[in-house]
Amino acid sequence: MRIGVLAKRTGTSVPTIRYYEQVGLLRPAARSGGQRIYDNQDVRRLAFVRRCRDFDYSIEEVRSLLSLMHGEKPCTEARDLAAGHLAGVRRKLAELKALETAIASLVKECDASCAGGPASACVILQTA
Amino acid sequence: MRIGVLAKRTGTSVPTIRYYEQVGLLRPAARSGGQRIYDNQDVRRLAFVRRCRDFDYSIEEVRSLLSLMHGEKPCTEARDLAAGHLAGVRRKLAELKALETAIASLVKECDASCAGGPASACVILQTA
DNA sequence: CTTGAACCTCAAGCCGCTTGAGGGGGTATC
DNA sequence: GATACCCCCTCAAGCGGCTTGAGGTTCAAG
Repeated sequence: MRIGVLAKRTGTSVPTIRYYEQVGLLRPAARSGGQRIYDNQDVRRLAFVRRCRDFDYSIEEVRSLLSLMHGEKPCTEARDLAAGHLAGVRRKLAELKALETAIASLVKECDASCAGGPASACVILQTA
Repeated sequence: MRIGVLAKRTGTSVPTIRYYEQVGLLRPAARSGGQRIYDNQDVRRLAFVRRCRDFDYSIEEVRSLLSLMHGEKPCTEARDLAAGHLAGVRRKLAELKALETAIASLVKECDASCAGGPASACVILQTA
């Protein structure tokens, strides 16, 4: 398949795919008349990269995960990497929950007092 | 107080404070002999900005929230802004929970099978 | 054989900072 | 009042992770 198809299948923009190749997250694609050609393995690899990026892993970290997945490094390293991320994810999770609560109250308060006046309810964020 | 003190009190770097002034999130500070001088109101304003940024509001959105707080726009606008963010936050929350589960299993699996072999357990992330 | 979409490369731009160079202000000590 | 020291100043460039744009090529359909 060509790059546009890969883009659609993975929900990635075409320039982003080229960028990923450039920074080494995707292997240099096979070419046909200058155009990049991809297969299902590429779809899976890119999907993995996408998920990692959605989860805010940096490019560098994704590279590291990829090499771990391909068994190029000892298992303990994978464990450490994962454990580190787990801690980070839990921290972020806690923050997000607090944020959700705060915003939900804000919305409610706005709903209650939206007489068109100024939005003093926003003050809620100050104590979130 | 001078900029270094403000920085410490709000957990912000000094250059970031100057940057916020530059992009209009903080009003141009009073000066004494060329040096910026801040008061408690500035501390509160900056703390608010910091919290918004921690929650991934863009500079533009923070500007908007600040003007809402100062009553320069109708309340409904605050509500819409907040409601939009609430949706986003909930989406991210769901994803993060899934990720937490996935990584936790990964760590466990590594602990169980860490004989120094390759980290095939990372495959877990592929189906997170 | 032409049209038009999809592709190519390369360069520059964007956001939200951080880092660095080169210099001024304030105060405590000699 | 000279020295030392730290904090402050401005301006410019750099960075991560893309997106956007200019200008040209390839391919499939009519």
